[in-house]
Amino acid sequence: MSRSLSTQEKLLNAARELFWTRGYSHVSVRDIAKIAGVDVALISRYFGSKQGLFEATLAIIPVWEALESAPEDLLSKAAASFSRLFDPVTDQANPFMMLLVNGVDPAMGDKMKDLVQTGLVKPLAAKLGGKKADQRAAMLLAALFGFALMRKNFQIAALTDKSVEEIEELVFRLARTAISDCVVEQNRPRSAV
Amino acid sequence: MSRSLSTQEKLLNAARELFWTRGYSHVSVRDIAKIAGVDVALISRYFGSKQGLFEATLAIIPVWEALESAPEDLLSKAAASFSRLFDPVTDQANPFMMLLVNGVDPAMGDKMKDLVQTGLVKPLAAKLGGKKADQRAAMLLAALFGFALMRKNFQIAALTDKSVEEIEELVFRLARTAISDCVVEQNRPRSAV
DNA sequence: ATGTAAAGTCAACAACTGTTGACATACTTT
DNA sequence: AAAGTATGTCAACAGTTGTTGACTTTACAT
Repeated sequence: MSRSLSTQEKLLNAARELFWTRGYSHVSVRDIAKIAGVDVALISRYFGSKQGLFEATLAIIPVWEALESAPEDLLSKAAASFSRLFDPVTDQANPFMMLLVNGVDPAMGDKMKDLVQTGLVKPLAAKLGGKKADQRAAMLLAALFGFALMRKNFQIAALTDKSVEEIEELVFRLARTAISDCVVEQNRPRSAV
Repeated sequence: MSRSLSTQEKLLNAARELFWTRGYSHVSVRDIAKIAGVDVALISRYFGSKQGLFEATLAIIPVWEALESAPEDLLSKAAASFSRLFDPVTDQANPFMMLLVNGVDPAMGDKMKDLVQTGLVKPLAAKLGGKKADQRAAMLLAALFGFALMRKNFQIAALTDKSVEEIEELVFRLARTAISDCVVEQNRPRSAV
């Protein structure tokens, strides 16, 4: 048997669940306290402020497994995780969801930007290597985030009624283009389809 | 000389500017009234409620020019508009920005989903035609929105320090893949790069 | 000019926000 | 056992939110 959770742990769990799925501004400290089954005042006591509690949840962001895989498996892993993490109906608190729902919040200032830049773009670019690594990494993340937005948030039927395998394949293909086909030569003639 | 704007017009303009760039929940009725140079109470009088004012701004969404172009120009137009609409520093109130900043707001309910589905995915799929048109349209929009998110919101340097032409080309290539390379065949061997 | 309706002003409301301090309880250390 | 510290409880605070009603001012029709 594991010992019962401490108040700090209860608050951190509840905060992560709510902050990472609804977004910072759309969650009140009383919401968190209610979920945690704890008095509101204890948030200020243990974490200083609502902002402090939020930042405490950021301190325990797990590393993205795709970033630790071999370079040749990177795309597969990325596609796999995004197909599963952004289930259309389930509310899963994960780092990408957190970035998505807090990315537009003015209260976050540059926090989310920094997280994406130093936690995703930079290590991804390092893993990719080659020319314009930063740019290719950014485009890869754009593809992934865009997909997540359309599937999870806008719940577009064409993306929600597919099997996990199909979704995985779709994301994989888009992502592959994002990191390979992005070197720009000017004035190339274009074919639309 | 054009006559001075009516109070309703002032409110609508201010509301669109704020709602479409900051997001519904992050704008107060007093913010809007201040920008419009008008008393707060007039919002309730003329539009019923804050929600009513927001929905009034939605009633005047302009059609996306790319949707009215010839099918072979669709990608160019889409890439061009997204490269210019999502300037990293300028705050431009446009329908896509509106969808981006309000998409994660719980107060919006299914409103944004419906707008994306009926205003973008459906007409885009009709214009694209062919197999799995809905799915390809959705993936195209995913690519575009994802790019917008990375460039405008997260302000990733690799995407903000490029010229408009370069950005346009990047978006074009990603978008082209989204609508062409998305037909899934199972069990295809994968190469990462 | 007078009466009527529209337009605008102002103060207040109830609900909710994050935060604080006073108090009570429980646990640990001497 | 006593003292001290950590932990939890409760009520209240000041600020902001959307909204309302009473009031004054302006514009227009008769």
